[in-house]
Amino acid sequence: MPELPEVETVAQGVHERAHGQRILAAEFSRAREPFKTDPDTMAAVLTGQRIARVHRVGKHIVFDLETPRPPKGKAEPADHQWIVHLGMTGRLLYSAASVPVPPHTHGRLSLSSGHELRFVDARRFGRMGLHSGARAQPFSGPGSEPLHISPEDFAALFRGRKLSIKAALLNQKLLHGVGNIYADESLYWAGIRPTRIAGSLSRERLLKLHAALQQVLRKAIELGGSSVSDYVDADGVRGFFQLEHRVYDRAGEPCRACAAEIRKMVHAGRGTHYCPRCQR
DNA sequence: ATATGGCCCTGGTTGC
DNA sequence: TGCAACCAGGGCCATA
Repeated sequence: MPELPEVETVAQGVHERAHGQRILAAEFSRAREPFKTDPDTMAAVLTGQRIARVHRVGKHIVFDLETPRPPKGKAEPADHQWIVHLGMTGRLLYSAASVPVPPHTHGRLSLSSGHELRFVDARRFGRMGLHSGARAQPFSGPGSEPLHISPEDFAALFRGRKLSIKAALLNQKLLHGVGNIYADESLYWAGIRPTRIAGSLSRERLLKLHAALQQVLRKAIELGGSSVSDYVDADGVRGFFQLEHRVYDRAGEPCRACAAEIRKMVHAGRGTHYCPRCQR
């Protein structure tokens, strides 16, 4: 499932390949509603735009667009950004037009290089849409960036909260980009039981969690993300961070630090993995 | 306002 | 072996 490191990897890959290119045509399937914006409107707005930059905000992939000006072809920043959320199984693939279109392809952008950018999503949890008014107010996502937030601001997010620390980490309005894998992994490194009430954690423990989370996310980005089920980057390549997991998807296996059996339970509506000895 | 739980969706896995 | 039930979970929505 794409979380911050996976989305970062995809965004970087798409940026390297697609930035500077013009969108010659856009086509979206009309089936159901994987859209925040009407598909016809979205296709009409995207067609003719230049992709200035592709980057990540939380779990969203953000395309900064430019409108080419007729006279000398000079571009100016467009008032729209194109936002893609991969959901659970979404893929954004940069493919030669000759490569067969995979099943469950809901969107296709034809680029000036002759390649296509394809949005493929079997489970349909992904979303696409336009963010308008971007010149005045660029898309900023629902919460704070885990990699940019200061330790003190991070600790302050949880003060007085009565929900569990795991549920708080998953809440995108507090911190965006953290999903189930990196919530479990960062809590392991910080030695915190996922069920602990967020507001009951000391400042010191929260500072430790801040450091653990940033370390885990950075390492995961370095390794191209975690491929647990079917995540792949823009070239269809899997990541390697799943090999570094300490608790996620390791129920019944020994803790790498203390050899206790890793446990799994359902908490905050998600499979939750922890070491009963290392995490208190 | 804050917190919780159900639902969407379908491929892969499990179990009879 | 074959098939059905079950499981995965991000974000949104209704509810308490």
